[in-house]
Order: sequence, then structure tokens, then C-alpha cells
Amino acid sequence: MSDKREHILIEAEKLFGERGFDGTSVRDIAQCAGVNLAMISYYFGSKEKLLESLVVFRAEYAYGILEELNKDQSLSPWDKIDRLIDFYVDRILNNLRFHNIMYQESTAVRSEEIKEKIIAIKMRNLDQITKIITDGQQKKLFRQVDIPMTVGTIMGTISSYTQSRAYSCNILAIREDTDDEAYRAKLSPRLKAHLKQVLRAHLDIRNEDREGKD
Amino acid sequence: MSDKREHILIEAEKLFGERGFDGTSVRDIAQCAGVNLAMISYYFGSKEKLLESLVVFRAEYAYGILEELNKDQSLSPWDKIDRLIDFYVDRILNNLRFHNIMYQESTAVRSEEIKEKIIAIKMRNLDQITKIITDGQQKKLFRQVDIPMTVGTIMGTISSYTQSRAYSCNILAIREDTDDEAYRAKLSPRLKAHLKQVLRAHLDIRNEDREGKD
DNA sequence: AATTCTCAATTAAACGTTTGTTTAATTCAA
DNA sequence: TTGAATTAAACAAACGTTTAATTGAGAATT
Repeated sequence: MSDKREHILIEAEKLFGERGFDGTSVRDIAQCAGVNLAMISYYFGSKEKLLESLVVFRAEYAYGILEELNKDQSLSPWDKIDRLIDFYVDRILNNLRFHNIMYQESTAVRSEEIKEKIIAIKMRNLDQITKIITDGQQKKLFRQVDIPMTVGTIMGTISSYTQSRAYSCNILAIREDTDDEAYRAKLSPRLKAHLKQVLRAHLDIRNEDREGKD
Repeated sequence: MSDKREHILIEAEKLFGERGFDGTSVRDIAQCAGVNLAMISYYFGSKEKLLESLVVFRAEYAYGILEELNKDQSLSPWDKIDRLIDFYVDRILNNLRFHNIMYQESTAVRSEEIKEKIIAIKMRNLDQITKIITDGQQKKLFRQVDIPMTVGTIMGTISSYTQSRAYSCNILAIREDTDDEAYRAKLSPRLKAHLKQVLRAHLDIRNEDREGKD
């Protein structure tokens, strides 16, 4: 992929993440990327095709990481869960803008083609995580859980703090105009600690549902 | 509020939820509500003011429920958590469209005024849930947890299955064109069961973090 | 009781922008 | 000299909003 194409994609990603797909005009993208308006159609064909290119461009990476994590025999299932959380929190917080587009595919995107691509990516990633959890169950470390829902809990918890920055800043007790890096530095460890605590309790076979709750 | 005003709000809610705020034109709303285009400006002033009216219209209800749940002395903290989950799953699944707008306030809404209103509502609801959890902690039933993050887990888990219907249908193994009621009937009990299992393990004081994980 | 008056409700049409995309001309390195 | 890269300009369509005219039911006046 040419440098210029990639540069346009990255600038578009920023804008889509900040203002949404509909809220971003092709003129905005062209201006931020420092290219002529017509170059977007020239390179990508259309605004929707640009989004499709962006999805493909970003999606390849994640799957490779998950696959590698899965294969690593030196890590226990518990280690893998921790790494999984670290990976997703870091990845989402570092690609905030892109994640917001991928995550809420239903409202932002009208193209069936892109929707199907996004779902395929999500299902593929779910497969990898399923392998990690079933492995932990076979080793009698994890109990029975609803795996897709558990993945939803991980992704959803992170997303609930990336989809509305203003609320997030309120919770973290920081100014809303805090720069991205400082924002991540505050949010990341807290999200990781919370998610690990939740999943440790949720997955641990010793926490099987008790009869009486109190 | 006049019948016609309310009728326009409800139709707008459907469209915003399906197509997003930017993806819905005032002409769409007028047509679906069966009123003249100019009536939207006449009643609400502008498209953004319409959204603001919608937020106010829908937000009052939730707070009342949470307040009442909190005051109920006959319920144990565990019961209240269960009721909380039931309430939120039902509420969000029954107002899918509206929830998606509220939830992703950052991208869809440009008006600072509306953003502030939404955040105020979220913070107010967080206060009520905080009271429920701290009460459980004082009664030595719940352990120490990150309360705002825990609320994020509840809302995020639900949202991850409401923001992208196509993915959700894939997980539930149902056709994507399944009608709303059948969709809810499948999703609702599964979400509730999962969230209750997660929160039971997460909050239970007997599941205090152990030294070794395995 | 019949008429006029009043004003909110409703309408079709037009407003000026902004949108995504295309055209046709130009640049420029190979 | 060739052809891809780049440009400014123009395109039609859709957008949110406003205008000015019309309707129609209830209050006031005769």
C-alpha cells in the first residue's frame, strides 16, 4: 500500500472516530490528509470503499496476535486471560477512533459488504478466545460460562469507557481536554485491574455458583 | 406534552436508533410520523433540539425506578443487584434505538448542551447504583470493587449485544431478520443469566482475591 | 343565532449550504 | 512522449431551515 493511501486512511480513521462516519465529509478527510478532494475517489473509489479499506487495513493485525497467544504453550490459561485483557485494553485505547467505528457497526455503516466483513472478523476473533477458555475448562481451572457473553463483557466494559469520553473523564476525575496520552495513562491500568478482577472471579472453578447467595 | 409532539419523538427515536442521528433526515422523521416537514421546526425548533427533547422525555423514567429500588427495605443487596440487571436488560432491549443514541453520545451528538445533559443523567444513575453496592459492602456481603467500572461492565455487556444486531444474531444462532420480539425473547434471558453469574462472582465477599490463581 | 375575528396548526414551496462524485485540464517524473 | 498523479471547477442531489399562504375550530361581536 502506498504511503499516501495509508496516510489518508489514518487521517480518515481519526475523523471517523471523532465525528462518526456520517459526520465526516470527504472534504474534511482531504484537508486533514493534505490531499486534493478528488484523490479520495481516485484512490478508494468512494467514501464507503475507503471505510472498507480501513477495516481491512486494521483487522489483520489483531487476529495474528490472538493466534500467537493461543499457540503459546508456556503460558497458563490464567496468564492468557491476563494477556488477552492487556492486549485488548491497549489496542482499543490506542485505536480508540477506529474501534468506535468497528464496534457500532450497525448504526454507522449502511453497506452490507462492510457489515459482513466486520462480523466475519469478530467471529474469527471470538473463535480464538473460545479456544483459550475451553482449554482452561479442560484443565479444570475455569468453570462453565457463557463464552460469547463473556467476550461481550470484556469488549463492552472497555467500550463503555471509550464511546463517551466526557463521561469517562468525569469518572476518572480529570479535565475533559486532557491529552490522549495522559487520558490513556489514567484509564488503562484501572480498566485492566477491574477486568482482571472480574474475570478471575467469573472464571475460577472454585467460585462455582453457591446455593444460597448470602 | 401534546399527542402529536410525543408521536414525532417516538418515530424519531426509531429512526435515530436504526440509522443514527446524522443518518436520519428531518424529512424521514416527518414522513414516518405522518406530519409536514415544517412541523418539526415548528414543534422543536431544530433537529438537535428534537434530540434534546427526546433525551429529556426518556430519561426521567429510569431515575425514578432506581430511586425506588434503592429505598426498598424489604430487598437484600443481592436482590437489588438482580433487580438492577433485570431492569437494565429489559429497559435497554425495549428501547434499543434510544439507548444506542444515549450510549454513544460522543460521536453522534455535536451539541455541548445535549452532551452535558446526558452525562448528568448518567452520573445521577451511577449515584443510585453506588448506594446499592456500598450498602452491600457495609452489610459484609460484597467485597471491595471499582464501582464505576462495575457499572461499565453491566452497561457495556448489554450494549455490546445491542449495538450490532447482525453480530448478535450470529451468536444467538437466529436469522438476522427475526422480529424484535423474538429477538428479545432469545437475548434477554441469556444476558440476564450471564450478568447475574458475573456479578455474583464479582461482588461476593467470599471470592476475595486469592494469592495463587491456580 | 349568525357573523366576524383571531390565532394556532398546517401546508407547499423555496432558501442557501453542504454533500459525494465526476469532469476535464494540468503537472511531472520516467 | 507516455501515462499516472494531481488539480480546480462543476455536478446533481440531499440536507436543515424558513417563508408566506392557507386552513379551521373556537371566542367575540353583532
